[in-house]
Amino acid sequence: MTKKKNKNNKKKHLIKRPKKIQVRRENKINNNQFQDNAAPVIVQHKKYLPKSLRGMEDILPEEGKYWDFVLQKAQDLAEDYGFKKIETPVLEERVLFEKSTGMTTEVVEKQMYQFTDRGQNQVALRPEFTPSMVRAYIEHGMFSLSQPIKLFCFGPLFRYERPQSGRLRQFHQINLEVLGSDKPVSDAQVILFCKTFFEVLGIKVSIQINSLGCSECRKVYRSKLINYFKSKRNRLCPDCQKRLIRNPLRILDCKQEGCKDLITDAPQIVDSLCENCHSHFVKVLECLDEAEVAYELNPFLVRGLDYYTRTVFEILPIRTEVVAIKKDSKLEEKKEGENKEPLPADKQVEVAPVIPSMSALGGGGRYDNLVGELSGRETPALGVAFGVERIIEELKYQNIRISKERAPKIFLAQLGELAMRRSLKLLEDLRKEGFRVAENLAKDSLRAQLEMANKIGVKLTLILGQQEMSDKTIIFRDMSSGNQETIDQEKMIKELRKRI
RNA sequence: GUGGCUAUAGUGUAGUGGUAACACAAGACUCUGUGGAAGUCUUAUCACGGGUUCGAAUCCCGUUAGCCACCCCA
Repeated sequence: MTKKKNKNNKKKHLIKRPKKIQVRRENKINNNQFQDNAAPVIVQHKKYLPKSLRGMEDILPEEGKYWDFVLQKAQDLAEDYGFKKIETPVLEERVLFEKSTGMTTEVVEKQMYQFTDRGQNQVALRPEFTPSMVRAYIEHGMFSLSQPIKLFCFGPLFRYERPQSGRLRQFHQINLEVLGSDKPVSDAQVILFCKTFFEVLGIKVSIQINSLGCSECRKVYRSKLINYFKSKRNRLCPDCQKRLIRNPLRILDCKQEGCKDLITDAPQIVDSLCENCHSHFVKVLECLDEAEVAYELNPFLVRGLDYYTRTVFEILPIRTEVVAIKKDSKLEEKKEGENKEPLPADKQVEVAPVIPSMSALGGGGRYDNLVGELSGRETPALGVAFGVERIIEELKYQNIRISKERAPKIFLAQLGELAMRRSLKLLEDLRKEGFRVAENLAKDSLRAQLEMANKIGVKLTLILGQQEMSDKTIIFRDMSSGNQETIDQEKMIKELRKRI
């Protein structure tokens, strides 16, 4: 196990446990004792230790800069591309997802957080964005606005899965939808957005594309596929044997070696596309070529949600990995994927991702029937979603530098009751003048405050003490030279402008 | 949902049967108006529960959590 992993592991145990106690399970036992026994059992009070739920993480200040970075880039870019921001509730009617995401999908069947609320309504925490977007589109009559409607949103989603890296129970996506256009150019524009987005972030990615066709071509392809696999059924893994009946397209996604061999020679959906779908797909690709978007055709790309039609795509990170260097056992370990620490540049060799649809950073596609099925009004549409946690993980993995936050260059140190109180107002004045000033008003000792100023790395420390309060002056201390000057408070702003 | 590995101060680690060590971080003090130096102290009954043993961080079982693979997906 790598250092990195251990680190994560331990972060979960940040909580310092008080002596001789703990764990909620014990609380439960105690409760039961009270219920079951007539005579009250006197138990030592077990202290409750707060803990986040499994698969749900806090975004600590240290992480915050990555989030700001990713979200800001996404929002700026989405606005450039003409997407309007929308926010919808986290909670929706359960049927919405059953009818859109699909009853038979794993997401709805097994992973949805669902419950009956106090008003006896069947509700669910959204496991994905598209249904909510479509619901909002229908509910607010957006079809009567000028089409297409381009929506952008960001927020938490919930799926009850077993957590793993890049897989949380509460996770976040950035989501874009284009509703009301069947034009291939819309597909191309969304994919172009993906390309640009990752370019702006600095992440190297591969864009994989396929077409699933409309329901008609899919029917044809489905039977072709079933025919092909039927005779080879015994060579399929048990999961795929089940898929053969329920959802044969998903076999194409299988990673079992035996199945993979069979998949290579399986019929490809491109060959089964009807004329319309085929020409649509070709036009999408032509648009992409025109826009100089590099993509890879992946005939075996199938997406997990029921509503997809025609164009589907996924964004996979291109990671740099070591090509085996036998003598070095450490490197060999890394090759086995045990260690994901980045390696020195001279030892890296670029390798395209071997397994598609693993750890996709984003994915999406067209869903031409969904709006119609929910509203009765045929409305072609498409969308894309990006996993924010995965993007951040990739930023770290690819060692991408995040532009620094606006670090304060000034520290205000105060000494004594009077100065401390005055500082509150002084900081406010400085802020209004556009200066970001660090402080620690809670500390009394000047030494401690200077120590902190030093640690933060400010250029200048302002010192306000009893003496200065009565003289209406303030001390400017240059942190690198240690030189000090006493300045009239009235001239302070002017002097600061000169020096910062 | 299935399988495997792991769990020691805030962080990173040492400690493989004889009651916890080191580094860094943080806080306090030496020093109640001057930082980048030094020193001292503080911060862990070794995830939780049980078992084996004279004795458990160490061995065994269970639980929980994390990681990895499957599954699923962003």
